Amino acid sequence: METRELRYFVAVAEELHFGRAAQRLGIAQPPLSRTISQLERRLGAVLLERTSRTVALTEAGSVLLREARAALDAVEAAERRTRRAALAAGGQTGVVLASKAGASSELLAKLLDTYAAEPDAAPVEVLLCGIGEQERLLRDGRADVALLHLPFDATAGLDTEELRTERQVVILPAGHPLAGRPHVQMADVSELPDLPMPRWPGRDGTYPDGPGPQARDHAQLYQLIALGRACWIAPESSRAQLRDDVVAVPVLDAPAVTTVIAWPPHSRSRAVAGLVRTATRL
Amino acid sequence: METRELRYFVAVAEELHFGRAAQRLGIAQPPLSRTISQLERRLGAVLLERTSRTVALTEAGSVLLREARAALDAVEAAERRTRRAALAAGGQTGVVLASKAGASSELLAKLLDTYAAEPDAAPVEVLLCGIGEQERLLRDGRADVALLHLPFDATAGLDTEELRTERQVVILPAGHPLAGRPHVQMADVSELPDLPMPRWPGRDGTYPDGPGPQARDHAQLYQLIALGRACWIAPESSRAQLRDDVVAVPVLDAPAVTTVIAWPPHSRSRAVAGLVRTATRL
DNA sequence: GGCAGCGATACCGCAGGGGTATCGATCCCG
DNA sequence: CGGGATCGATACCCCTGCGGTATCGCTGCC
Repeated sequence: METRELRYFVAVAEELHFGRAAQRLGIAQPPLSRTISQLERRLGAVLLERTSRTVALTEAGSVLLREARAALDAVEAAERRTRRAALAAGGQTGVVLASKAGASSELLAKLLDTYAAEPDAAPVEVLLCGIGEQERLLRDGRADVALLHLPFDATAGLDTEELRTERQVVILPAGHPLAGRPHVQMADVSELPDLPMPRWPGRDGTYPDGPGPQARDHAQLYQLIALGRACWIAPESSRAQLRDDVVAVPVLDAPAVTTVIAWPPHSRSRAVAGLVRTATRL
Repeated sequence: METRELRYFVAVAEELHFGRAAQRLGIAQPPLSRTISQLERRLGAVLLERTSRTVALTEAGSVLLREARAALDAVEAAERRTRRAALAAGGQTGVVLASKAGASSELLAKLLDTYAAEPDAAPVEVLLCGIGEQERLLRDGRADVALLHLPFDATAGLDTEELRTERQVVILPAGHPLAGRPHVQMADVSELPDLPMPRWPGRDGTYPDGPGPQARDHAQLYQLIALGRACWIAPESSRAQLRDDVVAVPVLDAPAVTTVIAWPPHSRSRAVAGLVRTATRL
């Protein structure tokens, strides 16, 4: 299979519409139809169930969609990492570290400071990203190493080292009745219909259904909380960045959050190894 | 980048010889030269340093070699898994389990028996393979799940669950002076110039240098030991399969061996999940 | 200095990828 | 119930680009 075929198939499988997929790929619709048919014939598998009005994935098609995305990520990573290795031209190459914007910021700061003080430290570029994006960035080569937070982020297929485990707090508007309590339980929080959790956009940029206001970043989130429109559960360390108009109260039975440093499994970079070593020794 | 280009590059990078690489690929040498040049131009990177007498990998080239192998494995896995999903045709698909030949055999037997007794058990095909092959089998889709042995096998990029940890024993000819001891230390074993460890062929089929006879499988290994030409360190459980003419003696300070069950990180198969669940409950 | 080995270049033929035009089926709407 | 709109498949054509052969240029070696 050629990556061209995989790209074409992924486009169709995502759009479920040959015309739109062709447009997205910048080609006409007939060659796309033909390529998919060839792919199906070569694999001996029907990938798409199509009538003249609708296109649907078969079982085999959804397997290929998942696998093709992984394979295309790997090819993209190969290209990106080779380009960067060439730029580095034998010398010390920089490292791209991905981290969720607004999370673990003092840990991140300490890590960067401590690592920079190492004798053979490489330059580190920090890539702040959205929730759940880190895995993708590592897999397609845009990042070399990332800070993840269990149990929220998936670490499947990555090598990791645990850095820190911390409790969680609920972040409430300053004047809220619960705000004065020394601690609360999950049940207390989930029984607050006036303070639902905000909804975050997924990878495709759309918001999930449900109650709760939409939020796109941490500034919006805290503003919503300060306005008494939402609450939020966050790791204890985020207390350091809180505004005066919101309050953090420990949630005793919320799952603990573990910050881990993760990197792609076949990474052979000395700089990544150094960064990981520094992080585990913090 | 197309997989054709990656395949061509890997061939040249492995052979370090355009003529042989072309032969291996079943094409003539000129198109191969051209394709590599195009790839280099497109990546903006010199991948191979070539004189008219010698070809060598550059820094960027060795990065691409590693990444390209991973990407090609992913593409191959996509193809294989799609084919198998199509054959399964919506029904329950079988599972391919890879295990080192001769290792953990009673554990494997118990796992297969117990899993087969589960209500929704899928057929399990056992793929016995050589040392260190399991990771490759999982990555390129020839196997769905594998039994690995730490610290010998690499689990990078795989999801794993620990099953069992056991001590190691040294396997000696029955009449050997150490054979009567209740236990030994590593130092005792390594000071036996008359009983070196056999050498195993690597992935490329060649034997590493060093003392010790060459062995290709367990039958040869045990025969060499029985003949008084070698000794071997193995997990305690391999005692169950020993011949009468060899003896196992615990090695107190040898590293413990952990048997783990491993599967590719994005595996969504119910059968693999069931097999893992069964294994952890044994 | 002649020769052998190897990668690069020049040139050619054709498979196949991409384009336009059009068909056939299906759904929608009046 | 018929006409139009929509969408994927098919027919056909063009031209890119892949693979082949022939040959060159360089290098190390006897």
